[in-house]
Amino acid sequence: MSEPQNPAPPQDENHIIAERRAKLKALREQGVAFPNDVRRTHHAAQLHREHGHKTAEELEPQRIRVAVAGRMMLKRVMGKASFATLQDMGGRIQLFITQDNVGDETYQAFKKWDLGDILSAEGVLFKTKTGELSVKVDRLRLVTKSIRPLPEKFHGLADQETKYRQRYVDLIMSEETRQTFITRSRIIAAIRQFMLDHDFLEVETPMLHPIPGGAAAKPFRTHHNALDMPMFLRIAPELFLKRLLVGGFERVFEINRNFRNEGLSVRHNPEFTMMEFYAAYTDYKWLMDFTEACIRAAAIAAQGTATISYQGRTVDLAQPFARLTILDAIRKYAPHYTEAQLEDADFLRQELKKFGLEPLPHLRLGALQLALFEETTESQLWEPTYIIDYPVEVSPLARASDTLPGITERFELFITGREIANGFSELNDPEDQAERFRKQVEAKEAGDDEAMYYDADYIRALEYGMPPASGCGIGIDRLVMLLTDSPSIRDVILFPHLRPEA
RNA sequence: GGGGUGGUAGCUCAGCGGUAGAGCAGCGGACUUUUAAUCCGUUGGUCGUGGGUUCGAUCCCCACCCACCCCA
Repeated sequence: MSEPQNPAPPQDENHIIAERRAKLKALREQGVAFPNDVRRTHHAAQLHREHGHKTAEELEPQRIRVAVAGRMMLKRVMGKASFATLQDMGGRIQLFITQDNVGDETYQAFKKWDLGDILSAEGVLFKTKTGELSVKVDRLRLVTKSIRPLPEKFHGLADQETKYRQRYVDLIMSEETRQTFITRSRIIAAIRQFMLDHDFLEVETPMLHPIPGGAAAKPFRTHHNALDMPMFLRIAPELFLKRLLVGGFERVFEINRNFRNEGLSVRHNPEFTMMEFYAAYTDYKWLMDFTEACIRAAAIAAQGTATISYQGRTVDLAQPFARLTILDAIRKYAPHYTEAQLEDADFLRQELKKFGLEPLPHLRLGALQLALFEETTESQLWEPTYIIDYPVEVSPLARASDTLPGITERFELFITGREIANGFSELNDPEDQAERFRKQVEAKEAGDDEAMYYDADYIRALEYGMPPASGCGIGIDRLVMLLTDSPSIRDVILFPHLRPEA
């Protein structure tokens, strides 16, 4: 296997970059070209918050002295006086720069500085005659020379590919992009706080697994050199988190990355963020109430309300989420199927072929019904809906129902037609779990490459006794998509996976 | 994997068989309260890549690459 090569030096040099490199060279000759002694007193947003409401007459006698720093996004030179707009993490502030106030030398230098350069400025707050809070600058420095030109100052980046590949530029140019990732941070903070408030312990479990487990998915393979053994990037943390229940940590959660070796789409990135959590002495009915409360809290953190808008349609997260069995959901959203057809495995196989699927021969009625649900119904579940009563054969880690044969105490949550969460009462019977693993191994041998491996240590852990519990995984990226009104998972992942640049 | 759309100057976009255009950015100049500042002048392109058709291709055809959207 070949090591990745260092990329060749950029080949996209042009006259603008050459011009700027020459300016940088001149800076180097004058002294420290990249100084790090800049200290600021205020952020832009802070200035607007604290002083934006004041009138020119109120500001002037106060002589409020500030030091700001940021990237120059706009520049308007009018002879011996200029305006420039600095952008920092929280917003923008206008500078008023005159030759009289900063001196001839600095002023002449400033006229050569470029959009995208990072500046620091000190001066006194005032309001322009159009009422914009600004800094009357008397000290001005070029802090970091920018060699590459920014995109067109008004339209910014339009090409989605460039926005994803050069997210740093997208973040400079797009307030909307910045806001999406600020909201993402708020959502995750709110979820973490919600969990901590409910006595959950945050933990971190391995990313490198000797046996991939906890989900039906294809893993990424890697290799541990010192141990000379294959390893897998985790597809789910589930089996490790439940080992912690055995260990006596009765409420645990982890917010972290999972890796699945699958295609890319608007809702799939090969690495994605999942929160999984487990609570002893609870069941899947408690879990549904808890999960929706958590999502509601996240929505309020993101949008201030649980009645949100997604792609022009409202989504009501405030009301209790609907709960339907798989069959109820098909009956409701694909009512042309008869009861007899839905109970007929041969019919379902034929029907699935119409959707271009080739159901594996070992699948039984419940799994076929689930496949039909996925084809006909899932995408229609716009309002939050729990689908319940998943068949045992596709739920190898879930507790079987005490009353319904072949059914587990499991749900999946759908919102805007997308799977957002998956949870169940946990299977804590070590002998049942061992039998389920054996069936998975059989399925794998029958050609199901997403079937699970037998995890002997996990069985050993269960044999010490795991308290009855329920647990759930929430797809954080998809939840962030929902709560930031983003159409693609790539819009909520800072550096989404793309094919290598040509 | 299939279908659709797109790839032209650093950026945003026109052009669509006859030697490649605008705005912004850049460069030179004017301008001491601008707001995507304005005004005058000006540099800059293997028109995604490789073939083909044609007297001539950014434009038509084929293949490929990359992206976005839809479907599987």
